[in-house]
Amino acid sequence: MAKGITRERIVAAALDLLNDKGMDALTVRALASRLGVGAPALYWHVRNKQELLDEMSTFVMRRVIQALSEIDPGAGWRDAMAAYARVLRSEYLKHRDGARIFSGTRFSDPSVVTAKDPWLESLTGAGFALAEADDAIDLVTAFVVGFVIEEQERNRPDGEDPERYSLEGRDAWLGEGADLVKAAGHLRDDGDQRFERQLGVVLDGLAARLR
Amino acid sequence: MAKGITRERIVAAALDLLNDKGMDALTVRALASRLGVGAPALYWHVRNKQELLDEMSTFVMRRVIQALSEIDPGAGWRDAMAAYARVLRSEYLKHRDGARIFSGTRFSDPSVVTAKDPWLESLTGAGFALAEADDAIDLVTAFVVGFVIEEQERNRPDGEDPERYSLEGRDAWLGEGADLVKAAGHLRDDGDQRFERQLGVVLDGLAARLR
DNA sequence: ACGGTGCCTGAACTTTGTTAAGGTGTCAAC
DNA sequence: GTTGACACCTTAACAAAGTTCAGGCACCGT
Repeated sequence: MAKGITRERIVAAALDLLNDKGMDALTVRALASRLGVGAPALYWHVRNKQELLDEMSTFVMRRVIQALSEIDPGAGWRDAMAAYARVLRSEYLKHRDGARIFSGTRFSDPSVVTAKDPWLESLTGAGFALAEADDAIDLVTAFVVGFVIEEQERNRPDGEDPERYSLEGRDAWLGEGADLVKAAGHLRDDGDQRFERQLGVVLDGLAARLR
Repeated sequence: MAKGITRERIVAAALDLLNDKGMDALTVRALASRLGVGAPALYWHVRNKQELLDEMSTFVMRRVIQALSEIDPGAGWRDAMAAYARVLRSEYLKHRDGARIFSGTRFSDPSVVTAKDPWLESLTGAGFALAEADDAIDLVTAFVVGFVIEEQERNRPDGEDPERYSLEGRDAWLGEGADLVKAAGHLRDDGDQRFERQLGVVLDGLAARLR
């Protein structure tokens, strides 16, 4: 492992480690060893572990807003919001437990917040009041966060009861009754499709605010 | 502290401790001391800390479904879903970081899942297809989870930069430009009102699926 | 009186985040 | 060319966390 530790390399390695082994294995020692240094070496570049986690969050969010700035052009507000939702989901999905870990964290970088500005402009330009536009962004964000948290929880590799997530096993586990729950479980399709459908519902609700 | 530890008393004390001191202070030793016993005593009633956390989750979710069963009667689907959303949010809000901690967790109790059944029945009765009804419940759940995660994050008492959440401090922190972001920040009102408004948008989106 | 079982204590082990103190290199100044 | 000074890393160590192990006290039926 090439020496020469830097703040960015630490963050990148931390995200790698998170994906490989999960949140519990993201320990200071393991991270340092992956970088070829001793554990205390990290404390030269980072105040403490919390600051590391914050830095990881802002790194992920920076990638989100960069991906957004590449799509932004004044497409209709609906396409723009859909693109925002898809980007946010896909960035969360890139890291294990990404939504739970990276959502709702405090950012150390104001640019992550000011990036909302062009979106507010686009929405108000489309006819939304400023407060409505603010609500719209928050609502779509909340939906994505909640959706992906559920999604990533279901796909966790360590589950002790994998058969509870197979259809037959689940039906048995549920016991008697609850026929509609079971039937709905059998109808359940791909995560991408469910996301698109539910996103469509949200956007329809927003569209209803325009008249 | 009266002796006589039981699984339920442990869970209740753990939830109390979580509210008092936060997640980081929810340590096995502190919990045991609050119950008037030594730390290893807990391991007689609970396999490990993870099982404790799971038990806390199912306890909270059981309270949710009990609160729901008291409201359930066949009011219109829209009122029913709104009531569901409000109950879920209020139960999450009862515990510090409740949404992040208790959302998307695996349940050890099938009744938490089968409780969806009457809701699916109500929705399909109102004209939704079964898959749409399933989507509707998931969507509302995802929205509440995402909303409350943001809400509780903002209200955290330990923030190092409290001025960033006061209006003037925030404006300064944001720097130049981003006028719409700042203006929207000044318009921002009470959490309850924002919740009701955004919930209304979601329900409007669902209503659009009926025609 | 006596063994057994349920519930708890005391001491100890391991792993975690974190700090203290001290090395090694490089580079500028005298 | 020696001397600092600074940047960056090491080794040793500590405190607190989860967890385990062996034993002890009390009650219960025989």
